[in-house]
Amino acid sequence: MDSTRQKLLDCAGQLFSQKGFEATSVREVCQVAGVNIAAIHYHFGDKERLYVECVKHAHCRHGMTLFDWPTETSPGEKLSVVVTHMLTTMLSTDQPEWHLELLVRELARPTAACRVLVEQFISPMFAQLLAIVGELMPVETPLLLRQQATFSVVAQCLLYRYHRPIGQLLIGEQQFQRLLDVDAVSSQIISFSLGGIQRCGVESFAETAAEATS
Amino acid sequence: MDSTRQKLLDCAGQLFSQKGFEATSVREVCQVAGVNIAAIHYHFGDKERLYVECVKHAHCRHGMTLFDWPTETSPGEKLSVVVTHMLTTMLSTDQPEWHLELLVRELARPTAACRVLVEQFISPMFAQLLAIVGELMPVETPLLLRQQATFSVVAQCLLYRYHRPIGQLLIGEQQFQRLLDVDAVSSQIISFSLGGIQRCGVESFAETAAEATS
DNA sequence: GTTTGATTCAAACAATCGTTTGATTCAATC
DNA sequence: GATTGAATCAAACGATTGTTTGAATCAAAC
Repeated sequence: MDSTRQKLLDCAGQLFSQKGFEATSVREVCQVAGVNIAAIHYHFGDKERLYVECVKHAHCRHGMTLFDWPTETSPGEKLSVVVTHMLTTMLSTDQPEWHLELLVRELARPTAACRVLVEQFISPMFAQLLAIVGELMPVETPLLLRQQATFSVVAQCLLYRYHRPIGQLLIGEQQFQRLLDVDAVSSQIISFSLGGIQRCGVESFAETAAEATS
Repeated sequence: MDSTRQKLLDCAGQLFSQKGFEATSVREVCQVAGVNIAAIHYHFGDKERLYVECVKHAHCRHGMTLFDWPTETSPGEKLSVVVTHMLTTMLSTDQPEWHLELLVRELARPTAACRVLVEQFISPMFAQLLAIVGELMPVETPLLLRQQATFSVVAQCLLYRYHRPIGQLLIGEQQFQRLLDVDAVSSQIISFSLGGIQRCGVESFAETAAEATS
């Protein structure tokens, strides 16, 4: 039974997500986990490799869902489902919350664990969303514009996870609490994104048309 | 001449912005600044108060511009100017870059210095943008919807500062480099935002109209 | 029962951390 | 020139850091 290793991953992940890598001491981790200090060296080698394993362990639980759409699903519906799903994840207060919190921390200040995280966690989600956004724009829209529009959609979802404390200070705790309702905020983001994507697509089309006739 | 204090603020701010509070040692700060270790205790008391002073010192240089619009300036023009100004700040690679980087770090993981930072740095900018967004929506649009739309605009600007390394890994360094052009990315964000704001306003209007007639 | 290899343990490792001390330097004031 | 107080200095403070050691413990295989 490898319960020592598991206990270390759980406790270390939680502490890393709360205090960050530097501010977390291996002694505290082992004390909370109820294991000997040397267990980290034995099971993981050193503190940094323990951290990387925590990130991997956390991202496994939060693998982005890749949807399998029924035929005839409109791009608008797809966007709606994906955005709602992202926001549900972002605003989730379920336990254990530290999984996502650790990923967010890692993505904000990337360390060695970032590359594998992007490849396995972010990239599939981005590709899925890029395809949907592409369906909502004219077919000849340049790749760069589709990527930009996709970033604009993702950015809105990330804001409520990254800048929660700022938002509270900005518009008041009571008002901000109303923004943490998934349905309300997702419907707003979907409307905003649909309008934005459409506008960008139209202007892109106008530009290419103007270039063609000039 | 209080140059020791100034050298400490500059060097400490730069190191704090690069490595964070925990990972920066006072010995390294003093070595880079070329001053004695005890100077920190003498001039600031301890490491934490040095950090807070660095944040204050950084935010003074980056006070958000509050524009004084000529009469007859259209809301669209205002939005365009403000977004471009925000992106110019966010994407700036000028020296000393550490001022903004330190603020960004503080806003991502708020410490004691956060509250004053929001009040003096973020709040005026948000209020300015909220007013402009309000002009672009029907007058009876609820405050919450206007705040949400404002968040959506800000979110797009913040993405390119916060998630630069992620973006590079996502779409490739070469492609991402094209996204760091202020003109290109700001025109896209402006289009996206105008489309999004309009759509949100229309739907809000439709809802209130439906409620009124039901 | 002995052996083997994996695991856990208390203890100490050397290094670095933030902080403090007390003497020293220096320019300004009387 | 003596005095004063601010500023700087080398040196050491105690505490904590991540890491390592070598013996002790344990269950399974022979």
